[in-house]
Parts: sequence; C-alpha cells; structure tokens
Amino acid sequence: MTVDEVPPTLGRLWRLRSGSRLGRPAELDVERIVRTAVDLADRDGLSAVTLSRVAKELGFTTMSLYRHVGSKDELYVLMGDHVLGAPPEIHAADWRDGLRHWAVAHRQVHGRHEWLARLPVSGPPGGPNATAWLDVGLRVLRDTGLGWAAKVNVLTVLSGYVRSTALQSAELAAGRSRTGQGAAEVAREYGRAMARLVDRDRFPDAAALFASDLFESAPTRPAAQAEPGPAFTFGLDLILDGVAAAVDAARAEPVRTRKTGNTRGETCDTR
Amino acid sequence: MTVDEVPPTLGRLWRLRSGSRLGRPAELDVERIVRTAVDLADRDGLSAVTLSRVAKELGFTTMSLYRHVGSKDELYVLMGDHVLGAPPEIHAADWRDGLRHWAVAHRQVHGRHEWLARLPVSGPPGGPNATAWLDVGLRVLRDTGLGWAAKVNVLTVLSGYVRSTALQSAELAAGRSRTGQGAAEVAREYGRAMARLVDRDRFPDAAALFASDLFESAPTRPAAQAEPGPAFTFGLDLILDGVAAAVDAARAEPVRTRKTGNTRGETCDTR
DNA sequence: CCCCTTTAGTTGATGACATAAACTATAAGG
DNA sequence: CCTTATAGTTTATGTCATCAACTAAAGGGG
Repeated sequence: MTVDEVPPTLGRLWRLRSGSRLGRPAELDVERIVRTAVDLADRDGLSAVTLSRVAKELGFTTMSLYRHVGSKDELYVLMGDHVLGAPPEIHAADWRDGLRHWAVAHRQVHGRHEWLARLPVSGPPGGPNATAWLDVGLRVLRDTGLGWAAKVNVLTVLSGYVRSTALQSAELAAGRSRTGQGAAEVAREYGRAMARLVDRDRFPDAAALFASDLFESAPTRPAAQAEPGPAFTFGLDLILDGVAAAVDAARAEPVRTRKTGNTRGETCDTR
Repeated sequence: MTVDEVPPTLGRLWRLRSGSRLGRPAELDVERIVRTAVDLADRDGLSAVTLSRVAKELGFTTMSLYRHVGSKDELYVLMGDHVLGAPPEIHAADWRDGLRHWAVAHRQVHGRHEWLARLPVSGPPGGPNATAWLDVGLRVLRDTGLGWAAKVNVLTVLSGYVRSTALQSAELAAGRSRTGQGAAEVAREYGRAMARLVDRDRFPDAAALFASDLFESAPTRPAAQAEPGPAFTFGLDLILDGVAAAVDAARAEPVRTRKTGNTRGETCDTR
C-alpha cells in the first residue's frame, strides 16, 4: 500500500514513506516531533505542547513542523497513537483474564501519561498502535461466539471505562498539584464543600452520601502506580460480569446474538 | 449557607447571591452569560464559544464577563451543569429499569448538545444539576444493598459509558459535516481505508474485522434522536448485567461487599 | 558542469484569543 | 454631596495557529 491511496493524515500516522528521494533531504521527521511533543506533555502538561515550544526544543522554527505534521490536531492524534505503544502480549487462560489484562495495561498507559485522556478526540482510531491494541483485544474475544459488532462494542465499553477513570484520577492529581495538598486532602475538601452545599430536603440521597465518611478517609495513590486501585477493579469486574452474560447469551443462541449485537459501524473506538 | 464559606467558583455554580445590595446594580448575570454560551455552542460548536463572541452576542464588552464568570474554564463548567438540567423523575419497578432510564436520559442530554462530551473536564462534579442527577441515581440504587462507594462507582461506570459513546457519535457527526457525506459513507470510507492499511499478518484479527461487512452497511441515525441506537443499548445492557452481579453479591454477603466496594473517594464523577 | 525541479526549512505577517491593569460609571447610604 | 462599593469599559500584552512568500540544498537531465 503506497502513500497516495490514503489521506495524508493516515499516511503520517502509519509512517508511510514518500518514495521519491528528490530534493533536499529532511533533517526533521514525524517521529522526532512526536517524541518531543510527548516529552513536553509528560513534563509540563498538555497545554505546554505548543508548536513553537516543540520547535524550539528541537532547534527549528515553528513553521518547519508543518512540513511534517499538517496541523496541531494531527499532532495530538500522532501523540495519542505514539504513547499507546505496542499492546501487551496476552497469554490468558480465558477471555476474562485476557480482557482484564488488556484493560489494566491500557489503564497503565494512561497512568504514565496523564494528559492522554484529555487529548481532544478526533475521529475513529486509526493508528498502527491503536490497531495493534484492537487486534489483541479481538484475539482475546475470538472464541467467545460474539459477532464483530459485539466484540467491538465490548472493547469500546472497556476502553471508555479506562479512559473515564483515567480522566478522573488525572483530575484529582491536578487538584493535588494545584493546591499543593495530598490526594486525601483534596477529596476531603471536596466532600466537605459538597456537604455544606447539598440540601437534605432537595437531595436526600446525595446529602446522605456527602454526610458519609466516604470522602473523609481517602487513599493516597500515585497515578502512575502499576497496580490498579480498588475502584478501578470494582468497575472492571462489573463490566466483565456483563461481558460474561453477553458471552453466555451468544453461546446459547448464536444466531440471535449476531443480530442483537450487530450495530453496524456506529461504534469502534478502542482507545 | 452563605457565599464566603465556599470557593467562588462553587458559589457561582450554585448561584449563591452576594448579600450586599451596594454599588451599581448588575445588568448582566451568570445565567444570561451561560445561556448565551450554550446557544453559541449548540449553533456553531464548542470552538465558537469565546469570551468575545459571548460578550458581543449580549451587547457587552469582553471584559465585562469577568465580573461574573472568573475564567473561560469556569464558563465551561457552568455550561456543563446548565445543560444537564433537571434529571428525569424515575418511577421504575426495579433498579435495573431505573438505571436504564437514568442512562438513556443522560444520553439524550448529550444528543441535544454534541459539544458536551468534548467539554474539557475539570474537577469532580459539583453543580446543582450534577448533584440532582447524582441524587436520583443514588435513589434508584438505594435498596440494592451496595455500599456508598459501590453506588458511586456504578454511576461512574454508567456515565463514563454514556460520555464515551456520545463522544463517538459526535465524532461521526463531525466527520459527516466536514466531508458533506452521510454517516454511512463516513463509516464505509473509514472501513475501507483501514482495510487497505491493516496487514493480515501483523494484525490478523483486526484485518478480519475490517474485511467484514461491519462498516459497509452502516446506519443513518441523527445524533439527537430520542431512541438510543442498538450499539448503545447493547453496551448499556452489558453494564447492567454487571451491576446485577454486583447487587447479587452484595445481597448474598452484605458485609464483605461493603468492604470490596469501598474505594474511598477515588471515584465520584457522575457526569 | 550548469540549471531546473523538488523538497526542506525560514521569515514575516495576521487575526484570534485569554487575561491583566487602570479607568469610568452608577448606585446606596451617611 | 460625598464616600464607598460594585459594574462595565478601555487599552494593552503575550501567546497561539496558521498563511504566503521566501531562501536553501539536494539530484537529475542537458
């Protein structure tokens, strides 16, 4: 497959080389730009990723980057696929352990790059690394009897869950560094402010929640931690129980399930 | 509860009036600003929401807005809580129907405001409407036997799912309007481009997916539709099956579950 | 060996944006 | 009337993405 059979953005995502060796040779390339942008985001947050800053870091002018990345949004996409990296090799006895492994690894990627979940979403996933993750996810589900749409939906639910939990802990971490407090203090402050605001009559159940000790004794857990926290595990197992139900239904009634699970392209984000 | 017992941002979210009636009376207020910003976002997308444009729409100068909203990010937060609106009243026989109702209503909010899922996330939810949604969600779960943390986690999983599916269909809609094609064409183009890119040897399962007809015959569905699509329903039921398992476990072993589900403040986003 | 084409990187400019500081305007109350 | 507190305006600053026109450096054909 050559460069021109595909939109230029996809071409750069997949690092398709333009065949010609004419003209001045490039000193810069997509890879270096993306790596620099990622370093910058890791160090100073996503808002520090600016074309001028990336260029300065590399010792080039801002505009030189446009020879390689097209636009800032495209750079975001490239960064997202880059940090995904190669998916884990999954040797699991059953789909359930396999999916758990997949989701935890995905969660760890977010832990290493807090900005990942904040990345402006753009289009369905199309990079080589996203595809690789999709591929191993599908392999785990291969013998479940689920149809294509159902498989994709399962991975979508899982990655959406990973993304949203990552977003929340990134948020907590941001609050922590903004106020200089620990995570426990941030959670406590939040709970107390809400307890003051939430009226017992208007919001009886929410008031009960904020009156509980849930936010008083909060955990202290660094975001990049290898082990997922209990909250993450709880939600993950919850989803996996749901998948189990779908798999059982598929195995009981394979034809019907194919129909039920067929959602025809609406959903295919596996980030 | 008075204004000064709480950070100013929360005060504006909850529309706490400053008691003093001194000085020049305000012509502008938070409500009008937020409404205008929301209209702008509905009409021209989130990127059209700019302090100058909002001000112009209202017939004031840009800087006047800062008397009422603090910052652009705060405006985003205010917009988010505003469009959430009052949660539905849920009269459901059991928690399962109740949660389904809750999630579908949440999904419909996103359908009415495609930019909602793109809103930069900032901090745990704290607005009156977010609290109201949290409240009815908790009420639905009241008699499940789940602990506070588990209840919050369930709502987190659900709303994360709603958010991520909303993000995807917004993305699809964006691609549709960008290229002027229908949703079906966009999906088809995507599937074909990926089929060309994805190598059968490197990515056997992904290649099989893109070789399938999943993306060829795609649905045409407007985003703001009242009825959720089959993909949404599939994932929702999957999650609800998972919740059912958690509820069964909680009822079987109430004490143990309290411990398992206790995640102490890590997770409380119900947007 | 020179020039032409092609590709890479640079210069300078533009318009939009968020936000800060200092200003003017307008109310109530003493 | 004058003080004080609050609302809205003016003016300015620095940052940003991106455009258009430029210079620079390679290789190939004459």
